[in-house]
Amino acid sequence: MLQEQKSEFTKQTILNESFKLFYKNGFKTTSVDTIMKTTKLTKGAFYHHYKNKKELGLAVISSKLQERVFKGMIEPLQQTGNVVDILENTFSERLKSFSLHEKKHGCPTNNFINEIGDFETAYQMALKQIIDRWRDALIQLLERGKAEGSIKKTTSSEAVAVYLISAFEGVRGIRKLYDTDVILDQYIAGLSIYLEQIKN
Amino acid sequence: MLQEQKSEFTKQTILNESFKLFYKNGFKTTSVDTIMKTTKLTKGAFYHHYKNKKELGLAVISSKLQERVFKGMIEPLQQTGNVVDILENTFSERLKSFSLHEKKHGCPTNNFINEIGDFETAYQMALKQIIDRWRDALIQLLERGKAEGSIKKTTSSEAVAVYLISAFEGVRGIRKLYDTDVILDQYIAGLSIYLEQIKN
DNA sequence: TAAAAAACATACCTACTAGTATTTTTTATA
DNA sequence: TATAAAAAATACTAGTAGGTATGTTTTTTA
Repeated sequence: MLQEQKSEFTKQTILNESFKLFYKNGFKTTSVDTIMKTTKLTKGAFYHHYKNKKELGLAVISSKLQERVFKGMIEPLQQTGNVVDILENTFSERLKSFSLHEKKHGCPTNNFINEIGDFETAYQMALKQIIDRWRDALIQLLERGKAEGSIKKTTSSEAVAVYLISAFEGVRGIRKLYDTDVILDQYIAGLSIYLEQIKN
Repeated sequence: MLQEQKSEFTKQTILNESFKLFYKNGFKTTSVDTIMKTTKLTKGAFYHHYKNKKELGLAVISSKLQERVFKGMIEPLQQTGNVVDILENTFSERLKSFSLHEKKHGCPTNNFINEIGDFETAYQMALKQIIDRWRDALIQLLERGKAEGSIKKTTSSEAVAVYLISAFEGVRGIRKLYDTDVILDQYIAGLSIYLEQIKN
């Protein structure tokens, strides 16, 4: 294989395995040794491609997490159609689509936020960018709804966006404590009540 | 000092210092050594009073965290008065009352949930109890509101309770990423919109 | 095809981890 | 006040952490 391709492949392998392990066991509590054991490479390879564990953490946030939130929660907002339907579908369908693994371990982005969002500025900023983009996409959609007349003009798009994101991330944490989906169903019912209020 | 009092005092000291350190730096990443350094006692004292770190973790959850949620979020629900006002006050006043430290580090219970809620059954059950009690208290209040006519009889109390808790815990995590309270203000505005919908 | 450079492997270092074994000190009781 | 028991201190273990120094292999390029 070409050197450049090989190098890129290794870097991506480390990134992908890191993401999985961080998701399953936490960032701080996953060691570089553990990561490299799963990639079947050695520490030498790791420190050749990444300066240190912090750099890897930032890479996971700004590529893997960013992409996950974008594909799962932002892109679906950009469809055409009734704004309230899009909101209801995006939030509830996403929840329903999760695997057992994803239900058990919560939202990887939210896990990072809660684990290291108060730890170092670099992590904080990288994570903030994800939430800001998500919030902005929601605001944009809500504004479209207002313009089209499907959303009450008096509602604050910022407030609704923040409340929607908060509740979604919150329930993904709380679901960790339960073995059933009852809590998710109640969340979805609670979401409907909310959307009813902003509907025109 | 009496032996019994002294023993109890030491045990409580370890518990209190642990709570503070777990809150600030996380459970898994706070070592027994670090805890005992702040108490100015030694490892011998720790392992005399606690079987292991897991037992300490469970003690922190079922006493310190339980108590915190009870005093801050459950007790205020049990006042007399208009149900919607009580809900709005409890959630928004609590947020406004937080110190900078509490804003920076989020909700200690939610931090535990996200860090070890998917880790071991023992932790899971202890944390679940806190959330269940909180949810039950909210449901009870909402049912009172229905009986009194201040809350729409058609709304699902379970759904509203879960959504309110989720959003509150969610925003406490997200606030970690910001240096200002804007996100909290938007949450409060978002909460108002929600309560408007369940009002009769 | 030889030398340079990139990719990766091996061995190691220091600091820290939960937990244990043993000893000393303090308090209670007969 | 001697003895037992509880509380706490000291010293240690085996394992893990992030990171480095250096060696070997593979690929590129002149």
